[in-house]
Amino acid sequence: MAASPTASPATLHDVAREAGVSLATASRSLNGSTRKVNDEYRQRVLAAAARLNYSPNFSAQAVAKGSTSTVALLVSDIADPYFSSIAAGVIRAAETQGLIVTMAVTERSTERELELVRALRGQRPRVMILTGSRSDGSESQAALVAELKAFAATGGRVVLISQEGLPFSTVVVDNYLGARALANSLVGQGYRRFAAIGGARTLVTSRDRLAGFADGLAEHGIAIHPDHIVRGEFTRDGGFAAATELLADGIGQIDLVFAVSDVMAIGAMSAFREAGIVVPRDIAVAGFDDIDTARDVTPALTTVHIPLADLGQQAVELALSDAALSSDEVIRVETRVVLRASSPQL
Amino acid sequence: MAASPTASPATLHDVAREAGVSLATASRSLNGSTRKVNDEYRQRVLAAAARLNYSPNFSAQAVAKGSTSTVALLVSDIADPYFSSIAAGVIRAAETQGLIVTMAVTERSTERELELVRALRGQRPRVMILTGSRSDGSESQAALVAELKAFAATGGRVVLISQEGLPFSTVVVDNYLGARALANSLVGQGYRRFAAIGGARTLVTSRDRLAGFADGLAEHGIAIHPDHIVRGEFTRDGGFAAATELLADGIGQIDLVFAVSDVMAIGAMSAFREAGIVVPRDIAVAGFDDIDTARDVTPALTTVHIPLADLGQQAVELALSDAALSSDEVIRVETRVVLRASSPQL
DNA sequence: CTGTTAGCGCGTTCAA
DNA sequence: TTGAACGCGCTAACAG
Repeated sequence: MAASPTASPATLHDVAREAGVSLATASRSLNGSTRKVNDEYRQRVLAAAARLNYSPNFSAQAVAKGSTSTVALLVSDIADPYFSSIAAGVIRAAETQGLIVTMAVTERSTERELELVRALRGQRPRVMILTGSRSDGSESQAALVAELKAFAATGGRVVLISQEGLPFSTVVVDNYLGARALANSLVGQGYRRFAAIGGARTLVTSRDRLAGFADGLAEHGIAIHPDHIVRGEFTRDGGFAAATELLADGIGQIDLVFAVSDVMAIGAMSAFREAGIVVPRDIAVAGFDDIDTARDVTPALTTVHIPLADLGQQAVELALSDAALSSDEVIRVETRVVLRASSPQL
Repeated sequence: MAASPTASPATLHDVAREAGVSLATASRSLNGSTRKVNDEYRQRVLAAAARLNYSPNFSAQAVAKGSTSTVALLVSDIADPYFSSIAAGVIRAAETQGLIVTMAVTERSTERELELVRALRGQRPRVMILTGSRSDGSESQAALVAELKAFAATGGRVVLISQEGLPFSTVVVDNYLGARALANSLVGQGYRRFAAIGGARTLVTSRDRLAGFADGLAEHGIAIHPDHIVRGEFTRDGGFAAATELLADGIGQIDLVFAVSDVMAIGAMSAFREAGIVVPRDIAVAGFDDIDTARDVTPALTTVHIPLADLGQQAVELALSDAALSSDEVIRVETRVVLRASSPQL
């Protein structure tokens, strides 16, 4: 057991020599597409490889073959359950295809996202998957599209998870329709006076959900007073802060507050609790996404279900399918309203 | 805009030609360590690279240099907030070092973990980080150590996050002490009759926490009746099921139930809620880990704080430091009892 | 400071 | 079926 502190890994060349065969034969035995190698040689090579603890060098394979087996995934924040659930789906799907997943975090910055895409291109991933809401009006947007186009032009597959609008294949969540359905259900539950907690105005996801919700209410002749729409970061703390703001204005005339994401809704619920406001007795709450913890908070959170892990899985499959070549394939996933204890029948 | 469907990416060679310089000069301008190239040439190269939308091929760089810039991270389940928080720390630390993170999921299977380590070696990552509790008694354990040793012998750095015991550098959480401190605090709160929800017997983390908790109680002459220790999977559903089991036996004589992880504790709380048991009025609950949602459930969960993101960050730093060469460096992170509303003073 | 050249580890054609 | 030789994109000596 006296290996030198830093020997180099055994190479295919070493294995070939150890097995007494040629480099080509070794290569064919270890990876070679079809069985075109004498079984005796084959065994010899396998044995030699095991003896030397050989592990193929993916980088070398990639240069030689001109293609890799990696999927690059960009998320806003991996600690956010929304993204980690999607990531789980991506990883699961990738692994069944023998693909390795590399991950990077944009921290919700479009500039950072651009940088990362640029950097990740160096990996020559087979697939690049971008999650997180698009925010328009950003100058980086055009540059991002250009960068992704350049990647796609050289054989890379790009898939976005969020909303359509960019010229790439996309797994789309119908935020508008989901929010509208939610509004309808809540009115059905007897709610009439609403407030809303949104994200930044430029965030398309936030906007779509707010619009859908408003339109759903409008069908019943209900409107949200502009003063009752507060905004915050698209995070738990953002929801907490927004709810606090809402409280400062007084919530006496509000039945239910709709937060555009579960994470924000849960932050809001904590703010209410700390202020001594009891949900749903004093005010009801609803969110969007149906993250795992939505059912574990008390009261359980009414929300719009999105099959998050499926989103990730479908993104991988879409990317690998030839449909992705068309560069504008769209998969639309269904949402579903989930009524829970945070918005009981009135 | 009529790029052929699948052109190949521009190579350094293309850039050099476009700029009218040699390959070496192009290489030096684009990456070359220090400024050893005439600024005019340099600009020409940069311009050419931009024009051709050049992106360096990491794989080729890796082959040429004999080293990569990737960190491989293995987690049990990325959708679990415990792991996703650690992953966030790993990614953050890696990115500041210009390293790319590749991630794989073991699904809590030791066999799968072994397979993945074997596969990931092909990446020749600079660092391999394994998180998740060790479970002893598994046959794969020895094979895993062998595989990791082989990796380390060829210059790879290995860091584990969990408990010591394996011959690699480790970021250790003092589960035993944390649980003992928790037990003491809870007795201080007035609790006397306890139940516990644990994971599989072979899971070291679960065992350590249970042991620490029991010893902490023992200091006060308190013991947990064996019938009041139930086990389940180390997941939310595992906690839910275990709590259900507990309920079936009757919890009339129990003040507080300690779950060995927050995720299980939260599952248990949901089970209680669905059974009409009110926490903490009917029974108090405590967990371990202090995941983000621990403060957002109602009542907020008493737990033992672990700086999860720091764990990941420190793992990367430990791996990169020369201390990791010694192969048995240990960083011990502090835990801290956090008393919340789920275990009020009696 | 620049260009030439020899590898890096591997896949794959092409003869044998 | 096997092996020799070339090339993948790039870095790092080495000479100029």
